[in-house]
Amino acid sequence: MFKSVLIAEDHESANISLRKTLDELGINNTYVYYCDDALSRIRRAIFDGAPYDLLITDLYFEADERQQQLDGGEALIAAAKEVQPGLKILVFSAEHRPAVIEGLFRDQGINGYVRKARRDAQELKQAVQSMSDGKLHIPVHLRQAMKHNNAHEFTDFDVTIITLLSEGMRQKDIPAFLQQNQIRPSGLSSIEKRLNLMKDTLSFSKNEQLVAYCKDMGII
Amino acid sequence: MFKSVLIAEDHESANISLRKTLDELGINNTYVYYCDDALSRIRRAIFDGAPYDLLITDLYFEADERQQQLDGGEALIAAAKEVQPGLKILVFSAEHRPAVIEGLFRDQGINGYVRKARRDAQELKQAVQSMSDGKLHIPVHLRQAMKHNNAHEFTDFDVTIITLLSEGMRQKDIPAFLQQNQIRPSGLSSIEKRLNLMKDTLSFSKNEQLVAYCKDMGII
DNA sequence: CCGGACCTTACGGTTTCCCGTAAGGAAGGC
DNA sequence: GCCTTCCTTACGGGAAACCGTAAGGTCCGG
Repeated sequence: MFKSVLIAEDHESANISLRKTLDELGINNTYVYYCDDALSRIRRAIFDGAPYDLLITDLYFEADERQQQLDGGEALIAAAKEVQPGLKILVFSAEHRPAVIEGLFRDQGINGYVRKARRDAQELKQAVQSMSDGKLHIPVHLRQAMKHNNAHEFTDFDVTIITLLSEGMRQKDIPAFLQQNQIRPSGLSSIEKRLNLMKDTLSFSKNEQLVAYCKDMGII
Repeated sequence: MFKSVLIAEDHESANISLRKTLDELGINNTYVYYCDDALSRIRRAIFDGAPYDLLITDLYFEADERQQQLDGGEALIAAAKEVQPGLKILVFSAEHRPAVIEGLFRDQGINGYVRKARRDAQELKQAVQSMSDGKLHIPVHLRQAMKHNNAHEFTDFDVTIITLLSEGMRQKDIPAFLQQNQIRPSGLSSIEKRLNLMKDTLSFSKNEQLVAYCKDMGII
């Protein structure tokens, strides 16, 4: 079982629960409310010759008056992996979009994910348990979602276009913008084609629908 | 101070923190994970002659295999007010859109709101304290948002139009729809005029911006 | 009853968007 | 090298949205 765990979570109430859960498992834990503090603690622990075994972190940290270098969970994970490549990572967040969670496992190499949901405290215990045995903890709903996933996979390009539209840029002005920012493709037809593809797969007929959908899904 | 409090919160971890917070205040508390259970408890407590003083509830409850009558916090609040009009209500949720929170105070008559955020546990204690003195607990960020509110006042008509657009209806098809539903005015020009007014006051140029804005504000 | 203020609606010209077709270009197999 | 395939881009006709103007209605006060 893990010897010492670091908790990075800005919501006080969630932080409290994490501590309580770890206490009940008899695991030594430290907690912080800011990403930057988490990284300092990790550095310090290595320096002291007693590095952490596991980092439990949220994904989204709210900005406040304290200026931060790391702007969220992903940045923290990347930085932590840099100073301590072997550190195991468990993400605890309300994020539910399969694409985002998959990306964490694939690109960031996290070892587990627990979604803030109905039985999250119980699931946390299981996750910590199995992760201490070297396993990955992948949420069940993700395995299911990966199967019957008939929704559109939004690429960065898609998100860019829809964001621009939602900010008031005219479709015909987008090519110029894309060229200036070295984004390819940049042709007006490509934009139209992409918008059509998105509307087609989601059976929408207007851009307004796309914007509404993306807002609802947290894509933009 | 409150004698007995009911907690309705589906996320186990949040539920645990709420209990802990109330315990620290020395307040008797009961907890449930489902809206329907909350309503039964309230009914039962009245029947037993020991009604609750306060209901702390989340807004959004996730559906699972258990079929529920009440589909979320707002439904629970409405039902609870019906069986026990004097029951005080504190909403504890991650919802941050001013329009939604204002609506809860205005239409549902809730007595307090605490947002799941950085110092939420501390704020909960303050909220429970001041609500037991009969005060309302309105989050600070909401007061600010309500003040420098130079934005457009959305009428029902505005909301209807934008909703239709966000559902994919063509502008030119809206007049027919409005006539069928006896909504006046219904002329295409009136719709254009109204859209222009909204875009003008918000300095927007495209409908997509309006849709995005209304989604962010919780207007649609 | 009349006239004015205001709102609603109708109409036409211009711009933008939509959509199908076809030409141009890059990557990969034979 | 050449061909196929796939992606990107350009173009043009038609539909929708945009915008200004003017006509028609309604509600009031005089």
